[in-house]
Amino acid sequence: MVLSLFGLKRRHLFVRALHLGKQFTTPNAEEILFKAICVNLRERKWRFLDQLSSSLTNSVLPRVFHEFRSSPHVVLELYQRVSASKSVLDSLETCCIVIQTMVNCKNYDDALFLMKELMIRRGYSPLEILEVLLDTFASRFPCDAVFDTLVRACTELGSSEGAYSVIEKLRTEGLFVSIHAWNNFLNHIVKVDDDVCCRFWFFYKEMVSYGYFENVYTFNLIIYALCKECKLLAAICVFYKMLKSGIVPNVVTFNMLVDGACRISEMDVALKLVRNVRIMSGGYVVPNIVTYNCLINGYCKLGDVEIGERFLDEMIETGLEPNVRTYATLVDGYSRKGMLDEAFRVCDAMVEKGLMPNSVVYNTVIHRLYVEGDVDGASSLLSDMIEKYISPDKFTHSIHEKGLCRNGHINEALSYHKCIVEKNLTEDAFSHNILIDYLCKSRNILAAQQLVCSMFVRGLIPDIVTYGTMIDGYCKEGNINRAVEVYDDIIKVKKNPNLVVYNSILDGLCKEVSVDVAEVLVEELKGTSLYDVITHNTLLNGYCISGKIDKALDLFLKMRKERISVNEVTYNILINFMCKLGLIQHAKELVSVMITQGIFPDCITYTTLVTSMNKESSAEEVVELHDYMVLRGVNPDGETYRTIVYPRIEQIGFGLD
DNA sequence: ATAGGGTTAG
Repeated sequence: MVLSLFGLKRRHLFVRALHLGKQFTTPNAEEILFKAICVNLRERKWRFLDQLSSSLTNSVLPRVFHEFRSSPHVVLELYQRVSASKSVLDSLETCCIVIQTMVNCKNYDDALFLMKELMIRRGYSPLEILEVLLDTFASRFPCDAVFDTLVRACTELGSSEGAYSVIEKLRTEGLFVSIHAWNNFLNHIVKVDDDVCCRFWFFYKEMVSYGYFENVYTFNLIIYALCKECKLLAAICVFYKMLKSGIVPNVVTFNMLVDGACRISEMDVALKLVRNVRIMSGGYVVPNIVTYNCLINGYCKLGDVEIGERFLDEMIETGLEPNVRTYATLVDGYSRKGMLDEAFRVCDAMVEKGLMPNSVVYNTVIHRLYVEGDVDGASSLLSDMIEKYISPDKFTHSIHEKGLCRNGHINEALSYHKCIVEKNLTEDAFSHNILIDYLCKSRNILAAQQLVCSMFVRGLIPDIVTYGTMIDGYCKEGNINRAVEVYDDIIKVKKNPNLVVYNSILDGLCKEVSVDVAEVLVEELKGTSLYDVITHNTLLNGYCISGKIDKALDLFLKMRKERISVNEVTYNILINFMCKLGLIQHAKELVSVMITQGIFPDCITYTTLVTSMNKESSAEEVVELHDYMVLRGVNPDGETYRTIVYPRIEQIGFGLD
């Protein structure tokens, strides 16, 4: 009797609440609504609740979620029913309860999604979210997974600062930060770091200083970072250290080492690793698709595509199914060598295996067609791609723009770019950089400058390449002052000037200021071990153009003696210099020298020699030189051949009849 | 988790 009375009363309240719904503004009315919902929820009367959902106010909902925060099923069911009509995101606390519940049920994907929504759409900072998570649950759910998830949400949104702020806050509050959270953070850092993983090592040391022990994932990250820095031996040492401390390496560990070896062209090491994976891991690890793809990529990048393809066969023999990446790598390998017929053959093989070429495959081939000057072929392949519903991506756009530029259609490239920008399809600075470069090269630095400004307007942040390209543009224009101003900008925005930037400035100094000043810069760079063959070539060229014969020869000998690599450009600079001095015989001798050193003359060598010889030699001598170069595998520069060599051939009478 | 395609220097 008492029970039924109670039920009656409750029902009465419920109906009232339903009628008055949202209009209730007095605390009392809200109280009734709240209680009505709670009662129905406890009895899992979802149908009543669905009717009520339109009456749920923003202040009631959080209270309900709070009330049921210990009943995951209720929270999730309520969330699903309610989120259709109301935004749970409106209340940070509600959202945190849902997130926590999802994490407890190991539903990390949805928890991640909600966290990201809170940050992107509601503008909450990671710390604000953390604060509420801690307030609501600290005592009830000692669950680190929710903090791990928050760190992950930050890194997936690209916010290193956010991720670190969470870790830092937890630590200063005396709360536990899991190794997973650290690994996730470090993983993000190592990927955004430059070639030298400064920040990664900094934070890794911090983690170790708190007494953490590395797990497999951490060790893999360390190996990855070392490989990225091209320190293969150090990476292998870490591998042994890992074994010593009883951590069992997995296939990812090996793949990182294999890839690291391939990227520095240490194919022997890579192969040894692959052949010994089983033994080195105590029979635990066997190569997988990724292993083979790394190996194939290594050979392809060295130009040994045929060897790469043999590994495709081996992989199939061992029962591993190649994937699109495998074929895409081979297509790229053949394309780079200019063997498009072979590239298409691989595409066919891929289709036969039931794999569809994706945008990467198309991009690769389109790029090559543009390089070969086949604008029509490239654009028809682009149409084919769109017809097959393979959407062009940011690579396609860049390749298309660059392809148009390099074939002399700068205006078309600019209007295509405009189109892409208007559709908001530009994600990074890449395509801008390409056009900026071409504008600079076509002496239109003002337009290049405007393009940089438009990036800021669009919210695109110029990267180091943008700055480097502008610096080079100003240097080539002879405006060293502006170049230095851009350099100062790089420092201001806390970016790292790289070697390319320094080499550009160096060239500018040689040409516009003095080679003596350039010399000082080179000394400074060598002091920080930041120099390469281009640095030396640029200085060598500087000596040559300012007529410092002694210094030029000195540097050349030093480069050979100190085993600083000497390449075909080095010889081209010297050959050009000899020609300018009228010492064509010396220049020709240099060609033999370079060949004996295993360095092959290119079309620049050809043009340099042919052009200067043309001035003072007979037609026979010019043609003889042409034959000499062609026999040594040089592809003559078409323009030079047409304007200089061919007329001479005709002159002698060997022309086509 | 690890593997494939586009930019800057002589």
